[in-house]
Amino acid sequence: MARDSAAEGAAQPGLTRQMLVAAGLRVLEREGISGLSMRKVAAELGVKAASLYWHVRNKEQLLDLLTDGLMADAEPPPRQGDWREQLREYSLRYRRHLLAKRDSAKVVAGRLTLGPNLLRLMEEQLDRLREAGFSDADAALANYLLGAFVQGFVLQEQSPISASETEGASRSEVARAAADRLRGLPETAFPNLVALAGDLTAPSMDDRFAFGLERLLDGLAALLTENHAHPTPEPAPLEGKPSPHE
Amino acid sequence: MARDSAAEGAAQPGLTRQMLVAAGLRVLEREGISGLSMRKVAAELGVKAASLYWHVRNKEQLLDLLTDGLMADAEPPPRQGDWREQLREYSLRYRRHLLAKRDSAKVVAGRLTLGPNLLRLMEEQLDRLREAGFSDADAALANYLLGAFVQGFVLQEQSPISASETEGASRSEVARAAADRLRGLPETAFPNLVALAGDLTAPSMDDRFAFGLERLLDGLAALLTENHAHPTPEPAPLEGKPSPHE
DNA sequence: ACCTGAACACCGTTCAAGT
DNA sequence: ACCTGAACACCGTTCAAGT
Repeated sequence: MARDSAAEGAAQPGLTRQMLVAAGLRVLEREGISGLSMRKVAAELGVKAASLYWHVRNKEQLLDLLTDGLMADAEPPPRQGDWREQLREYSLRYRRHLLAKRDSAKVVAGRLTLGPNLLRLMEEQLDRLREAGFSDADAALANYLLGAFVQGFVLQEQSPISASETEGASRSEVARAAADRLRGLPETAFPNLVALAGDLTAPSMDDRFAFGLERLLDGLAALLTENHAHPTPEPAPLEGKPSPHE
Repeated sequence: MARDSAAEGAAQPGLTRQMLVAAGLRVLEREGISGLSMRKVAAELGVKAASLYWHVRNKEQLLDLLTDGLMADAEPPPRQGDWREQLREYSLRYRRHLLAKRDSAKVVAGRLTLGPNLLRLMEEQLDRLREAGFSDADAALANYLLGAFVQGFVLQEQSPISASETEGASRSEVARAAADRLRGLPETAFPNLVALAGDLTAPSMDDRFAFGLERLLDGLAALLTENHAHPTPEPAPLEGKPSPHE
């Protein structure tokens, strides 16, 4: 159940959540996500694995804490420039931030934690979005969208192209091999893959990210201009109605 | 090393890769990704874990095979409608397809396999994109972007909101709790989070997906119209130059 | 050529017991 | 209040040995 406030004047615990998080981040950086075990985190603290369970319910909860810890030194959107530049810069920096921390996306992905560090970033981003003229609802949706985009993208980026053939092989070697593979496909069945073999494999991850980001920003910009112009078939936020898949 | 062609007239192997994949998919559906172990897959086939290693190098390779197996019955983009409708419909269906298979996104995410089933889908999607008038380079980038978007999104969607508080609690209860949490923040430090507490927590995943998808499609549409109008600061695909982070 | 037994080096988690 | 020893029920992978 893990106390939050050490109410009584208890002897200082020797271990704190903050120490678990710091140790967890060190293990993650050193050994990657596959090496991030409760036992190793405990060892990092000079303690036995069972001890961690006094401070944390289970490994999932530790991962939640690590998720917010990974955001600790992420920079919020800048203040100079128009909203496009602000959001572009923020997204690029956020991506670099995640890329710099080993396997960070694997920890963060699919984990919506709302820890203090994430809240700080959200607050700033929402500020820029509203300043830009987005409605409250659009600002909220855009905030989610941008976060999901960057996290999802880095997740792909931090994983080996195809785990089964990760043995050696540089970035460009893998791309060359993929291109050859596509070019060698039966042309009658896969005319487009054969024709675009080069285009599909040439772009760097930087290129792909930049492309996606500019498309997203263009899409958001369209919200500001056409406002109520042509009717995009966007589903109204159906009230209580249960969603189809549940 | 796992043979591909059973060259000699060897006695039929009893086990085949296809059987591994089918068994793996059954285990995944029944027990989720945390229950997907080599031992359980083996048991599903009435065999011992060590036997699998004759047919497959390791678990990673089996996951690669499962990734393509998950695409087996995914539907390609439809032919009716304009390109926007085609891509919208395809993305919506692809999302539903992944959502319908337990933990599929956790298997698929960060795994670019280029198996036969994925190739089939790519071929069709590239066809629609080129038909719509996108350049080869843009079609290739858009193809990657849409795939990454849907996969990344479903990954968030298939994970519990916050793993540490997954005990019971329905969709709407979690949303309510999050809203209350945001509303309760210190207003001077987090004015936007407090003001948008409702907007941030109200949208369903359907809403969020639709929003992101329409923004992406708008962004792609802009590529077709303005073509060379105003200069978006898109980095030229720098030739051999090493990327900053490596 | 294909499968198994047995082992190695790990896991997350629980819980009685210590201090 | 906090930490440990010891155990339980698992993992992925290897490899000599069987057929």
